[in-house]
Order: sequence, then structure tokens, then C-alpha cells
Amino acid sequence: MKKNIEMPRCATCGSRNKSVFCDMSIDEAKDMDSVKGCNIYDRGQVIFHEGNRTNGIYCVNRGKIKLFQLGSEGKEQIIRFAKEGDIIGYRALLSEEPLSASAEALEEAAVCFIPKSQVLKMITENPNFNFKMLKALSHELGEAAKVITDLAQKPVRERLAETLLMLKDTFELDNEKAIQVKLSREELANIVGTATESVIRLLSEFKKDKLIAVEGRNIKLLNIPELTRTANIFD
Amino acid sequence: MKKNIEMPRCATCGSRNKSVFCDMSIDEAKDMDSVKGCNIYDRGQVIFHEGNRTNGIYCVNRGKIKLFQLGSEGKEQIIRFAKEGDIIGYRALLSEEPLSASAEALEEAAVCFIPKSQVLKMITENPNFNFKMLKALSHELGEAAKVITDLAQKPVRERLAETLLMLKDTFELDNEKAIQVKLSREELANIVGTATESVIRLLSEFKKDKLIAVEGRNIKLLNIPELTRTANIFD
DNA sequence: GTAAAAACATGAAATTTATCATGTTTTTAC
DNA sequence: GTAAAAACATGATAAATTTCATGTTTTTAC
Repeated sequence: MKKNIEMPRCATCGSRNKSVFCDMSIDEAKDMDSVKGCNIYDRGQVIFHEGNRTNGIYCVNRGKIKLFQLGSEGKEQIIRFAKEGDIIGYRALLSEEPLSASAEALEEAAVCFIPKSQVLKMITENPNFNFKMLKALSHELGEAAKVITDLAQKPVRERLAETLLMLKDTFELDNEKAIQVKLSREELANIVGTATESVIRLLSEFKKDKLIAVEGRNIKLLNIPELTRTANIFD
Repeated sequence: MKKNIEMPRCATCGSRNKSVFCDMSIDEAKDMDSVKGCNIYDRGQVIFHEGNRTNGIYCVNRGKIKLFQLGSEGKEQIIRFAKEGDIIGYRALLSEEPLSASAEALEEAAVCFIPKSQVLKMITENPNFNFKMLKALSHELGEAAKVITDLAQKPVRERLAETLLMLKDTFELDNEKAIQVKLSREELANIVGTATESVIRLLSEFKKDKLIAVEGRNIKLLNIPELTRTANIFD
């Protein structure tokens, strides 16, 4: 269940520097504080549901979140991840369409809710914010196109290697080279677009080839250059 | 080669009603005319190349265009299409990244070029246009997510049926139910994400099952409800 | 702490899809 | 108009991937 917590203030939010709100004024931050909400979500809790309407955007203060669609056979397809400083739900808000994905916390997460009116106000009144939104959407669209080409053309082995590298870029490695997000084999399969068993087998192969080390959900990237080659990435 | 033609004026452009420029003022239209360029591209001509930088956006006045990326093995992946009233190249402009796709004319096309300065001016000074851009990007991003889920989860047969229906929605049918765009089997394969031979075989099956009629590149959709069922679409 | 559930793992078989080989038809370029 | 090239077509084979079956390990819930 959602818990009530002390409201994080935008002015002192550590995630703000990394977000589209990074150059918000003090007045805007106060304004935001007066209209926003904030909730804590436990691991596995749903923040919003695909198909629903939204009346605002969500800004991740802390925690890791997966965004996924359900395919026609009810299988999850993970579309992207969000972490502190990221906003989610903005696509649906701006397109005035239903949410195209569900969002679920991968670990305890604090997420603020910013009402539509406030978002529109900032877009209208703060050109920097407006351009940040345009830029974020454009960037996402470019990333999506790459994913489309990979899914259409690359074999599973390459896509899995690429997924591990993407997770590294998104969540970074700790000092033992371990990816700082814990996903099940099934979740990995739901990014790669393959069967869970295929992920299990390929992870074993990568492990045998010393590309990675695996202990449960902890995956260490031991040989990134060779993983990159396995992913067939040249740019 | 590019040909010089009489410059179409925005004020009288028949495509404008359907575009993000639909509620441009008379003054803005004149302003636009004074800075824009226009070129005619023959079938097969490239309008811009993936990886290049762009200093403006392209607005399609007439003709049909495919946008594609090259995969790591040099295979085309068709990402989307553009027709009269559509703009292309805006993703790269707004994200300040290189162009993520190449654009090629599928038939003779007239395409205007609008310099970056003018686009930014309109974004800044015309809130309606700004919201149209945000909406267009958001909508595209939602469509891309659907494509990702389909590519990851649907078999080739379903994806081909879905592609035919997508082409119907994008280019419409003539009064003989024929899709109003002519694509090679290879191009169809490059949308679906499969081998050309697979497209050929499946089109024959669809034809045998009376879902479609095929004469060369002319494809008539005879049974849309059943095609929709074949595509496994329920929403 | 223990039972139940979920996740992980692996082999064998089945299925889907791609590749290769080859021939025909259609289009393109002088 | 004709030769060359490209596109279309089809069968046979090969490869990639999924599915199914089954067992083990780990996690979760009282």
C-alpha cells in the first residue's frame, strides 16, 4: 500500500539536478511543492496502469521503476526504466492519450505526482523546461527506433549482450562491476524479447566465456569490450 | 537530381490543414515562405542520410517517403512513413542529435525545408504549434512502443497482417480496396522485420485465404476483419 | 522453521524462420 | 527492342528459437 511520507521539497531534491526540472527557479520550486503529491511504493507495486488516463506526470525521487506493455498473449514487454530524476507518464499526458505502459517499482521508490495544470504552466512559462521536454521526447524516440531495428534484425544472443550494456549505462556498475539493478531472468527476457529459458542458457554461455559473472540476480560485467563485440555494436 | 520548382506558398498549401502548421497565422505563413526552400525528389532519391546533422526540418508538400535505419548487417529497417502534411527530421533537430534515420522518396515528392531558426521561433512564439510538436512527438513515441512489443512478441504472420493494416491506415485504400502505396516485397520485409522470402510466402497464403488480392505491388485488402484477427489485434 | 510458491536450470523435441539454390517474370537502361 | 538487372517465386535445407518436461534451488508466507 501507498504510505504517506514527509513531502520532499523540490528545492532540496537531490534528483532535481539530473532531471528536466534542473533549472527551475526557487519560485517555481515552491509553486511545485504546493501542488504536488508524493507516495512511497514497495517493490512490485504498480504506480500506474497501461490504458488508464493520467492527469499529471510522475517524477521519481528515489528508487527504480520498470515500464512495460502487455502483449496480446499477456506477456510483459519492458519498454524502458526510470530512476531518480526521471519523469514517467509524460507521454500520455502530452499526447492526451491513455497511458501506453504500466509502471511498477523494482524496489522501494518515492515518486512525486505533478498535476497536469502545473506541467502545462511550466511548459508555457518556462522556455527552458519546454525545450527540455521536447529534447527528452525526441531523444526517447531516437532510442525507440534503435530498439526497433535491433529487435527486427539482431539474433537473441546479440540483443541480450546489448541489454546488459544498456542496463550498465542506465543503472551503472558498482565497484565490483555488478549492474546496479536486480532483475529476474524473466524480466531480462521481457526486455530482450525472448523466452526465459533462452536468457538462462545464454547467461550461462556468457559466464562460461568469462564475459560476465552471475550470482543469482547479481550480474557482473567482466569484459565489456567483448560484450560490446557480442552485441554487434559498432557506433 | 533535385529540381528547382516554383516555391509552394504555405498560405495556399493544401497539405497545411493536415499538418502541425494547420493553425499558422497569415503573417507566420509569409514569414515561413521567406525563409524556406523546396525541392522535388524523384523516386528512390534520398532526402537526408542517417548520421548526418540537420539544420532544419522537412515538410512534405506532395509524395510518399520512407524513413529507415540501417542495421548492423546493412539491412534497411523501415521505421515510419511520411506523406503530404507530415514533417520529417524534427526528432534530430529537437534532440540536437544526428539524424537517426534516412529518408527516401517512394515516388516523386515535393519537400520544403524549414531552417532551424524558423522552427525554434515558431516553438517559442506560437504556443499552439509548440503543443502540436509535443503532441506529435508523444504520439510517435507511443506508436514506437507498440511496434517494439509486437516485434518482440508476435510471430511474422501476425506482424505482416498488422503491417498491411498499418499501411491501409497511413495511405488509405482506393475504391478497389487497394493500398495506396506501392512497396516491394523486400520493403515489406523491412517493415515487418523478416526475410523477403517469408513475406512472399505469407502474401501467397493470405491470397489463398482470400484475405487479400495481389497483382505485382498492388495489394487489395479483401477481408479486413479477418486480417485484423490474423494480426491478433483486439484493441 | 517449514511448507508452498516462485525462480532457476537443463535436456529433448517441436516449431518457426532464415538461408540457399534455382528458375521465372518484370523492370530498367541503353 | 534487347540485354542486363532486379524483383518475384518456390522447394529444400539449415539454423535459431521456443516449448515442454522435469528437477533443483531459492524465496516467500505463515
